[in-house]
Amino acid sequence: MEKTYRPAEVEARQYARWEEAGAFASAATRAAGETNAVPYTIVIPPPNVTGSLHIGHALNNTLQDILIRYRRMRGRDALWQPGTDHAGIATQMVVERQLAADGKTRHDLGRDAFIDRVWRWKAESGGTIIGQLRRLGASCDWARERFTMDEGLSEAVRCVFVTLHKEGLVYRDKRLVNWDPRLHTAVSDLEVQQREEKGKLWYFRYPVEGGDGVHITIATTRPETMLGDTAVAVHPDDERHRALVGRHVILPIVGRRIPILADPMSDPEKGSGAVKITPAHDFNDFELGRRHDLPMVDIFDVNAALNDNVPAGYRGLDRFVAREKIVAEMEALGLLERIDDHVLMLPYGDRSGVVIEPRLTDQWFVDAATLARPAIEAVEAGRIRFVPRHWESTYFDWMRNIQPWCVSRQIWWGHQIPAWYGPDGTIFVEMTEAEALCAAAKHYGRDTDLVRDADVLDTWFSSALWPFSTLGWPEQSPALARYYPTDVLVTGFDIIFFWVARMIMMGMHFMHDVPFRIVYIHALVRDAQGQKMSKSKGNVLDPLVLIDEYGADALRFTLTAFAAQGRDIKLSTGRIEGYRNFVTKIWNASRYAEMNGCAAVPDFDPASGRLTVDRWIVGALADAVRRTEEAIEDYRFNEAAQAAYTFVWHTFCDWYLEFTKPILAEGDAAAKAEVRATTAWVLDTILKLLHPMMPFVTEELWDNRAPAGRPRKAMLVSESWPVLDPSLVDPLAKIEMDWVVRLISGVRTMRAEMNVPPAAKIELLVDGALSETLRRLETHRELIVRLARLSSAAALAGPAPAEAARLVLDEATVILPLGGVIDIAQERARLRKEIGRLEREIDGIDKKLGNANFVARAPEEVVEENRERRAEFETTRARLSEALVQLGV
RNA sequence: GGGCGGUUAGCUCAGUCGGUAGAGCGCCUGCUUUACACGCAGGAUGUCGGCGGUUCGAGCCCGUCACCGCCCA
Repeated sequence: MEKTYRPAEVEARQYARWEEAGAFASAATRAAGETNAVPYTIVIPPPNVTGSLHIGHALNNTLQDILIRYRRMRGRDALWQPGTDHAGIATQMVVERQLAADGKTRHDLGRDAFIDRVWRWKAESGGTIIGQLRRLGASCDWARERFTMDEGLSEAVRCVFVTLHKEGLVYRDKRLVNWDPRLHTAVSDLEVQQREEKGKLWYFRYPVEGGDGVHITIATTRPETMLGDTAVAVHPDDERHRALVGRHVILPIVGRRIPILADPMSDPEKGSGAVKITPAHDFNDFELGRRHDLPMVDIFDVNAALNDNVPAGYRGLDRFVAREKIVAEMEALGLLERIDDHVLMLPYGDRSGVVIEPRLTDQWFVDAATLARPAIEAVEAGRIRFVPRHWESTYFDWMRNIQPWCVSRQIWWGHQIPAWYGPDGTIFVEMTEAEALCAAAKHYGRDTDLVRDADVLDTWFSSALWPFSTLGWPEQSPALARYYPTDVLVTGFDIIFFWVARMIMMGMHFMHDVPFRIVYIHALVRDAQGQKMSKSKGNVLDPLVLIDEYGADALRFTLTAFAAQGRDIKLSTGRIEGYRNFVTKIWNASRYAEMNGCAAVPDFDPASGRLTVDRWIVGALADAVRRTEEAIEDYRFNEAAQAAYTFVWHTFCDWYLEFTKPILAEGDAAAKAEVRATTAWVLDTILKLLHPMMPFVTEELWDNRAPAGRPRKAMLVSESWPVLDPSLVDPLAKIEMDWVVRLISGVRTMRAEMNVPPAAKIELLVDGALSETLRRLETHRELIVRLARLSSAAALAGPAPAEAARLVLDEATVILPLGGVIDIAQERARLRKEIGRLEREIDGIDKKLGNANFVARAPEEVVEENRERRAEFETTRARLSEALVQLGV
């Protein structure tokens, strides 16, 4: 074996072996397809087909892979359903950018040719991320990979749309939507980012009709929208403006006569207390406009430039140019009162980066409120549980205040809406054009030409169906029956609204059951300073670069070790380096085993060990396995990582391998054989234990460690999880080996404090020991001598040497005769310090025990525990005082 | 303004049922110890954010304040 593990070559090789062997295949994929195994299913949150793996994906998919590999090893029929979504706007933009390089737009190509072009792009460069997931080690059932634009999934989309329409839950309406003036499409309010910016507040005077120079002053952050004003509103309780309510103003520049009305929406504290109302271009104004039945004057075109509903001089101007012109003209008219600096929130399009314009358009909407009801109920009833629990309140909050979901997008790439329009505007929503024509013929009484709606559906509309559409729905496939509902969904909190909520709505409506039982919400990965990673900040850690540098296992284990519930992960290369070292440690432990002939023994029975040290390590491993599996099952990934890490490094490597070196060097044949077999078995079990978290190095070692000429029966990925009987934990072996550890550590500490040279072998004497202690000393003498670097270790016979260092271990006193080596004054100081510490402990306990209330009210075992601790401290203190006397106070 | 999360060693964070405060990294000291210097051994470091309450007993429960972060208006 190489001295250090080199991940790059191993990872590629082992991943290829897994795929060739079909190790990730669920029963649905395997030819036989029949199994008694209980399914365990996770659908991947489908990444964008345009995407590439970022560190958040790395975390998300590492956790899913741990769950899947663990359950697969536990004998479940594990299905990790992979795929990508078509990311309508993002993908269209990618291809449009390519066209732009040739000086073309999609309109030059036409719709069909453009769509062809997108498919071509997808075939060539789409799905990069799928390859990157493989680099991470993701054990998805790749044969089942799906894409939201696949034929089957597209049929699911059509079916859902048509069904919801027939049920009245999808409808067409003219409402205010977030309009992206660059992309020329509606976008979801979830795709709009509110950003705080410094702006201005302009105070305009609007002349009151017939008021002989009376004005009302309004304040606005968007002067250009005044061209669409249809009212001025003041608060009903505002004394300043009460007299004007019911009168009208003549809108400057435009000349329109608009009312002054009272509405509580107007905040008397803000600006002048009077606010202009533009119902066609502001969400609040829209609502107010509805309440007061105001006209809605739409003043923008698709580019958010002014249209023909404004005075001639303004037509065609961009909104921001128009703003300057309005302000200048108002000033010239003497109607600009003042300008204040003002901080405001501006809506930006996620994709386009331009300011979103609320705009009145005809769109398709889903009645989300109705669909939300059963979805809320499912979580209330506990049929879906969020982990950590507190995310349920975020979910409820949003679901209980849910708005109609605008699902139409004015782009080309996506699922074209299955709606056709007759010449009189009658809408026919059907699965196919043929069915629509048929319906039209029935409606009109004759064959009639129809025009299909040009819009496509929001990508999240198809993603919402993912947990069942990927399993074959609307067909009632065996896979659907077998794997739905899925077991757990693993995702970030930022996607609760986009995706989780909508999957639950659609799942409840169309499958009449929850899409998954658990929603595990994981942390956000931040940089070492806790800043969100972003390209513009330049603090992005690229997981592929990290994998190249440290190996996939090191990255995975780091993310796992930091994946504590409810806390973000601050990631730095230093931390990954630390866990890379852990990978190397395991590698070297394997090398050691190889060098010492520790080969797996067929049918090894871990309960058969005769040596205490073997019984001890077997029990400690059983305990570590239990803790790891409990942590994984509870989604406490950091604890799973820590339980495995501590056992492997600090129990197995630090102690067991050291304990057994003397046995391997000079033990009898039977002892050697037992230690070799036990070491091999523990190591193999460690590989299984770590496999879900670090699949590559464990598989490589599993392969490497196969005895010559006897290849493994199965790859590690397909091995069973170690099920260790709790009876393997031998409490007496644990007590005994813990004593040995304490003895050796105590001597080492003493040596370090007394500056005993590392090479110097010293004598060890034990005084006042019970026979059991002497037996332990006898049993483990060789390893104690070796690990504590002693010349001998024996019971004290005769008088104790005067010049010696002493330490108390339970009932016994350990004497290290260091005459000529130790500094007596230093030893005295050390003893005094230790005695002082003990006295403080004793004082503390005395205070408790002296409290009648404590003795009377605390549970008996707690009181007893304190008495025992006091007695122990007292014994130790007495012995150390004695030691002090021996040194001559 | 509303809601959520956080505040524990120099840093990053665990801390289960209220009963002896922990880990990793970093730091200091020593070590070519036949698996591993990506290592080994040892060590130092705490007003558990402040105040108040409940309790025999509070890092943990309750109240309150401060500060930091996030989400929604």
